[in-house]
Amino acid sequence: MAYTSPGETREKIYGFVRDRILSGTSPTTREVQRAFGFRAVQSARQHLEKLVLEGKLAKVDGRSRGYRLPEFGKASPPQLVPMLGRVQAGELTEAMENPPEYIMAQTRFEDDELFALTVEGESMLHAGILPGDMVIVRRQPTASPGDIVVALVGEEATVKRYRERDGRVELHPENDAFSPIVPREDGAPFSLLGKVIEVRRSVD
Amino acid sequence: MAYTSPGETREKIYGFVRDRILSGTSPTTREVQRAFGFRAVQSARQHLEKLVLEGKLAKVDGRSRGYRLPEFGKASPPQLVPMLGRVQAGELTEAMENPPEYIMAQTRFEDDELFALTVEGESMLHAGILPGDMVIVRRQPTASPGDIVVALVGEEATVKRYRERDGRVELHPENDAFSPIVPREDGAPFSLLGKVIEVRRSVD
DNA sequence: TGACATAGCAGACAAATGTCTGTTTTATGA
DNA sequence: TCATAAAACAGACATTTGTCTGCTATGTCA
Repeated sequence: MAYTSPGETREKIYGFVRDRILSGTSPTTREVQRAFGFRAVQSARQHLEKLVLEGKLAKVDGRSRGYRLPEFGKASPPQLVPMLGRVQAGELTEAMENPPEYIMAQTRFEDDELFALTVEGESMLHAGILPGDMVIVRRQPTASPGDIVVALVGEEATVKRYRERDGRVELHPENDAFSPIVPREDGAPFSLLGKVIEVRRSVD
Repeated sequence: MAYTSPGETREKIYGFVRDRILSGTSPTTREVQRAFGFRAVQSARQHLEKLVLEGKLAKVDGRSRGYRLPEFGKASPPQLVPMLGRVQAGELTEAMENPPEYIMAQTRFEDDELFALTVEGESMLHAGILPGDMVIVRRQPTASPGDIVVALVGEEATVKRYRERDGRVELHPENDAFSPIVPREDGAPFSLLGKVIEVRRSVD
């Protein structure tokens, strides 16, 4: 390969490796060699190692395809969250076993604690949750006042804000056109499925 | 390793490989072997190859770490979107080159068309976009009426709904406490950065 | 021009990794 | 209980890949 001015080839190599990592597979030393037409492996390796020294790449020594993007050390790893269509009594666990689809998320919770579902109705409009929005939920049997939760009231899952009043649970909509639900009083079977930890909306 | 009923270990191996791929690196045959305590490489390899036959995994023959997730052929593959802090005039392209952080998304657009930023202010409250929300934006120089866009007005990036009136561009807030921006009239330098394609909110 | 740092080359070795053939053990169902 | 398929093991070989030592070529700058 022709000799280039200092740092020039290195920049290109960095771009190449970065793109390869982003598209799913870190390249091997020899893949870099071939991509740039080097006649010696060491030429590629030299650049790669210097990129590591510069902090622009990270590396797992000895392992194949060991070059990484250093930013990923800090960020939380991606998780697959099962997306459930409708949620009905008792179905939750089994529905999570064989979900039709997954979405990708990054949270600080365990994989198996999470599920996602689509919001129906406008009862949480003023909390910025619109019909069609997707909510990512962490399964938990209790909640703190102020949390937005998913609860099973009767046969249907519903998204509401969790409150307590005189020791009783209340599920508040955030839309004046709707009324709070007071489970015990209403006599409807009630169970808390979990707490909403993320809201997503596609607008394209 | 103890013998398990047919398909049982295979399921676990599938989960393991899937998680590894999603977190950035496809495992080697021997990494699977060690992870499951197999005393022979072939035990792991056997399962992996069958997963390929079943269509649950894809594979690049001969290459190291060659196992892939086939679903991503149909569904949109995960993308890394650079998250920009503040956006100012001219900085967009260079800011995308060296972003401090990435988030993962699945869209139908190209990687390099996308960026993400955090919303400040309450001007889009009634569109369900709250302060602190993250918006994923597709870079594009034009928009259609009704689109939610990110535009550079003066020195600051702002999220508004795009309208046209008498051939003039108008940027409408969705909050009665704010007034529309009419770029030409206001005399402020104006440029359209792109269109909001997704809104995300963390509430944990 | 000449010293120096960087770029690039040659060739090799060792470890990691993909792959293969054949055998043994266990679960499953007729 | 017996046949069959699946699971697991043993041991090996070939290729890929990471790594190393020593060398040559070129750009940069005083």
